[in-house]
Amino acid sequence: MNKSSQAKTLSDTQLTLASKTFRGFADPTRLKILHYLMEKERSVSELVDLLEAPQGRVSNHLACLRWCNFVSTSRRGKYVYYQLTDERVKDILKLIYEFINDNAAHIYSCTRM
Amino acid sequence: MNKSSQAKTLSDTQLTLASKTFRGFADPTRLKILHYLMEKERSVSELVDLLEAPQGRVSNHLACLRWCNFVSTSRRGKYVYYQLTDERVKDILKLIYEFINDNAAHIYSCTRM
DNA sequence: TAAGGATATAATGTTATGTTGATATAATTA
DNA sequence: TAATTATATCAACATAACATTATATCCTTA
Repeated sequence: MNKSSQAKTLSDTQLTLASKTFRGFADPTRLKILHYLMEKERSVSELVDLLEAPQGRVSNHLACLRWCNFVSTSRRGKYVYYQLTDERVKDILKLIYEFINDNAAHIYSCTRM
Repeated sequence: MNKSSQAKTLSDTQLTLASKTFRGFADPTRLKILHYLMEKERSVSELVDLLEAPQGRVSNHLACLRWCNFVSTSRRGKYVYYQLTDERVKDILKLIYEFINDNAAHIYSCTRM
C-alpha cells in the first residue's frame, strides 16, 4: 500500500509549525535573550541593559518568543519578568551549541540563502 | 570581577553560527528533505520525485543543507546521493517535533516576525 | 567525441523578517 | 490626578530569504 521509498509522512501543519519554531530561534537578538533567561528570569529593562539594544526591539523579539511559547511572563509591580517556559528550549539550545562547536568552519562559510 | 547578573557570555561568532544553523532548519522544503534522509540516503532525483518540487529548488536547498553540514554527498555513477552527516541533526529534529506537539496551538497563532 | 540525463548554479522578482523611531498603554508614585 | 517609569505596539523602511526560470557543468554511454 505504501511506496517502499516513502517515509512516514509529515503533515503540512507539522512542517509549518516546525519551520516557524526554528525561525523563532533563528535570530541573534532572540538567542541572546534566551541565553540570559537560561540563567534566571529577567525583566524587560534588565534585558535592555544586558543586550544594549533599543527597548522597542527587545520587546518585539520578546513578543516573538512568547508566540513560540519559548517564554512566559509574570508581572510584579511595574516590572514584567520573562522566564523560559519549556525545559526543551534549553535542550535544543544545548544541542545546537554542541553542533556548532564541531561544525563552525563549515557553517561560517555559508552565504547563499 | 563579573557583574553578578551576567551569564557566561556568548561570543558574536557563536551567535552568528547558531542563528545560521537554526535558519538552516527553518524552511519546509528543507525539513521535508531532512525527513526523507532520516530514513535512508537519497539521490537528488529521488528527492525531486518525493517532494514534487522543481529540481532547481531542491538543489538550492540541498546546497544550503550542505553549507550547514547537515548532509553530505557521495556520487555513484551519474547520481549524487545525500545522507545525514551528523546524528545530532536527528536529535534536534526529534526534540522540535516533540515540542510542537505540545505547543501547536500557540505557535500556529504566530503571525508577526 | 557527441548526445542526453543528472545535478548545480545564478539572476531576477517577490515576500518575509528585522530595525528604527514614534506613539500607546499600564502601573507607580508624587 | 498628574507625572513618571516600564513595557508594548505599530508604521515605514531596509534587508535577507525564497521561488522561479534559465543556463552551466559533470558524468555516462552511444
